[in-house]
Amino acid sequence: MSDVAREAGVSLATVSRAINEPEKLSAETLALVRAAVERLGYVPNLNAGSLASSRSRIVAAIVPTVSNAVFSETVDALTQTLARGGYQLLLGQTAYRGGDEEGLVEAFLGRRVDGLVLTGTAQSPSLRAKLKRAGIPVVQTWDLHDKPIDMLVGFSNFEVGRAAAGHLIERGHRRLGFIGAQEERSRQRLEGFRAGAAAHGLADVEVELILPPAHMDDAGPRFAQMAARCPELSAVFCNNDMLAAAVVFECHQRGWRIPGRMAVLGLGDLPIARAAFPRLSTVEVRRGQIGARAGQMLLSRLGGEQAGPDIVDLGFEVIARAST
Amino acid sequence: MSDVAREAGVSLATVSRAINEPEKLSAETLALVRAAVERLGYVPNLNAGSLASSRSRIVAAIVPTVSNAVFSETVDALTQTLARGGYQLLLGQTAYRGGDEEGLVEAFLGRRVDGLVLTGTAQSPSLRAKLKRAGIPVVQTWDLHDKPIDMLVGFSNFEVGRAAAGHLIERGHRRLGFIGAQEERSRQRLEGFRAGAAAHGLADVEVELILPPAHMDDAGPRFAQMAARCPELSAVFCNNDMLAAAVVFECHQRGWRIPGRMAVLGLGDLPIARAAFPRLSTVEVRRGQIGARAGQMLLSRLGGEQAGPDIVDLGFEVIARAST
DNA sequence: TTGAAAGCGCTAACAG
DNA sequence: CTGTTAGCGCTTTCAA
Repeated sequence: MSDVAREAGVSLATVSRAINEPEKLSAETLALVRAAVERLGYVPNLNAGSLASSRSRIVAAIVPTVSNAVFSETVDALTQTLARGGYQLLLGQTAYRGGDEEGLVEAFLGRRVDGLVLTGTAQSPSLRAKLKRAGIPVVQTWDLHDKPIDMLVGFSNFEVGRAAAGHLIERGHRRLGFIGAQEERSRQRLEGFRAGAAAHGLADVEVELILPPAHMDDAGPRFAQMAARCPELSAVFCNNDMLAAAVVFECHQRGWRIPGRMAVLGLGDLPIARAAFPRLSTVEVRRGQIGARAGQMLLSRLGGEQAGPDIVDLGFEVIARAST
Repeated sequence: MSDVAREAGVSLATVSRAINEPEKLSAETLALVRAAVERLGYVPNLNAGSLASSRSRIVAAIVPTVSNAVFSETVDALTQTLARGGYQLLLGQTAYRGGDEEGLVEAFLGRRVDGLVLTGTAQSPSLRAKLKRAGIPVVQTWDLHDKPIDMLVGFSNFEVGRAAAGHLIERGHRRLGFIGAQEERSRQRLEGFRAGAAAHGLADVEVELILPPAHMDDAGPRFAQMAARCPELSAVFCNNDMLAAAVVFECHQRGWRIPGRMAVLGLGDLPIARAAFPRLSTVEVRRGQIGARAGQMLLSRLGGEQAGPDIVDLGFEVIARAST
């Protein structure tokens, strides 16, 4: 930077201003500095800037895995929203190992990230405390909680489960199945699903919980087990559209009519839901919006605007298409 | 840090060593410092460390989008590999706008990232030059090139296309279709696909190119158009398994037998290929390995090991299952 | 094995 | 509108 200053015949501060607050310089000086920057191929060291200003313009996000279509879109939207605000995204993955989260947070805090996006609300008390102490904006996502660490954007997984059960029961089904992952949010949807079934006096639901990461090719065999165990089963709620599509394929293979012999309800409204045949009924959960909204909340907080609402319930919607 | 030093009754340098090179301290001093760190809840500022040492322990990756299952797994593997080596991943997305890449690179270079992973090999000469000047390890991925900027891990998209055509022709198909995205790598596969068809004296292939991001629900309608245009069409090569699955669904809807009436070949060997019915034949391209390998190459270069091979051709394999 | 001192490259008051 | 002057919190010779 001092090279540029010398080349342009101005002070260090002026060069800094030319880069960060160009409106505060006269047109001539600005041009002078810009020319020098160009000539020297100068690339400002943002690291040094961060240190001096204690703003890193980096936000970190932690998700189970970006390989799951459901989270990848959240990360996609988040990255884009942040990029528009001049922020960059540091990515952390827990691979569904809850214990890994704390280590990642620590590392990110060490980097002095300006904000943090977490998946879920199951953080340990010690982690919660650490985060509060850090004093940076934090957004928890993909779930609800009455006492968020700081901000929250999500929806009620329990209610999703209940609504799913309601939708299936409304259509006359009495024996319901649930295929999900052994993971916090899936478990809450299961609770809601069970509650919904119980409220209508149905027998307990059939359950298959897949060890995460729940790959699509696990779902068919699990569904087969479930169907063998319970011949009266006439409807399944799958915890994402990928798993649901796998069940649809399994039904095709068996020659089972959908929804005649088996109704299939998905989650997420992924593109596959509109591409499948029959078109998948699904619970839409606005996974992209979660990322976009989290990004906006962070940006406005970092931009010093007065806080909007700290808890955003994005809700969800049961979309009835052809598979139920 | 000076608080810790005071608390432990040692110098700044000693605290620094306790954190970065504990083996160079006596057991007692080390214990002393660690206790102080614990008591004060001290979190070292890695940013300051980066500035002083000019090593950031951050690697950046640029992909079109992480929403595409094909890249998400590369990013997943890369993140994990880097994490094991103590590095973190800064994520950039171009949304398939080639022009965005240069801006992202600039921003990342400004952060003084220790390494960079790029998707594809279509970087402009000016960007190539900039990257070489930066003097950091760079890995280009998902394609081949005889003069990589620095390192490369990929496979030949042209050959993938040719092999796909060969596979289909071998099975007796004479009128072939290609469904892909309007994007560099897809286009190369198309060239290979055409070359393969031409080599066997076939008529030119039917082509549908979808504007990226190519969502799964675009594929069905495109396939329908293609089939209407060319009734003799008996096989399609889809540029990823998601699109292929959409075509499979479309065939189910029409009551077309697969592969009797229409053969469908995918790309990627995503979980959906094993979950679909019929099981999808596909071109496996080791998308996870691309990330893992890129990460390893970076780590070993950053660890000062002498360079292994700088160009890694991971190859590919046509996996014949039931859909062709 | 430990400490002192000099930066790393930038930002941010404060003056002028 | 521009320049001066201190640091930001660490790492890293070099000495002791």
